[in-house]
Amino acid sequence: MVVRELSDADADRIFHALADATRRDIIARVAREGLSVSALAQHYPMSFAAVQKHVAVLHRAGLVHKERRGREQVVQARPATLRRAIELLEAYERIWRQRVDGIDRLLAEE
Amino acid sequence: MVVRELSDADADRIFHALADATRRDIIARVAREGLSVSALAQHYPMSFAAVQKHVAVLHRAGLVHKERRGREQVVQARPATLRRAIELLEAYERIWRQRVDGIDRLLAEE
DNA sequence: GTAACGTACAACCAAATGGTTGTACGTGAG
DNA sequence: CTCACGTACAACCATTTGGTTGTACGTTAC
Repeated sequence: MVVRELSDADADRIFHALADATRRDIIARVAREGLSVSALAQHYPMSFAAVQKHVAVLHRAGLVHKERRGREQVVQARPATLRRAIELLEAYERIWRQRVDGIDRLLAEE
Repeated sequence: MVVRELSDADADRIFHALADATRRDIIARVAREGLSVSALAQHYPMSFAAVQKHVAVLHRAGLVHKERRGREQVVQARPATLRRAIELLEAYERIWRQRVDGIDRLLAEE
């Protein structure tokens, strides 16, 4: 995923990727250090293929990056995408804050 | 949803709720001002029942709050929940930053 | 060279999702 | 009072999701 402006589809993919505890845990693990898919798989009570699918979801969302190293595929975090998601949520928060500020200003003017 | 500490299930619900463009748009609209479900429904190319379901998803996630007013049900934003989601993502970001800081410090010590 | 390892991917399945229509019910306007 | 409005919810359907197993293939260790 190219990370310029967040399209609706991009946001869909990012939030959907975050909406699963296993995937959030994968993000936390690879944020510390890059890990191979099989190394990741050892931590979860599911098949290798299932973990591989979770990584694929994170990859499609642009939250991780895969880099071949020998016969392993090292999964690494892409914090820039996470930042985009945070900024999007903060934009919604700002809309709400504007409204409250508007009310406050209105009250102050009385 | 009570907003103390965010359980995995809470985070699942919140991010799942955010993973849909219609629901994100509903959040933006009700952030400006409370709106009845039918008022919301007019803006989307789908049935009233479909919009009602989207609102229910947002409600279960704690992102909106419903308040009966006469025969209408006014949907309002609950920014505190949004804030929790942002903080959760920032926690992941911090983990990554720690690692980078660690590397920086290591390089600086050489 | 060969066997084991790490990965990729297809096929399959149950459950959840996102939409529909139809029915029922309380409330407020006229 | 009555009827239209706003809501709630069940039943249904197609698609997606999250898991499984099985097969195939490149790479590395020995």
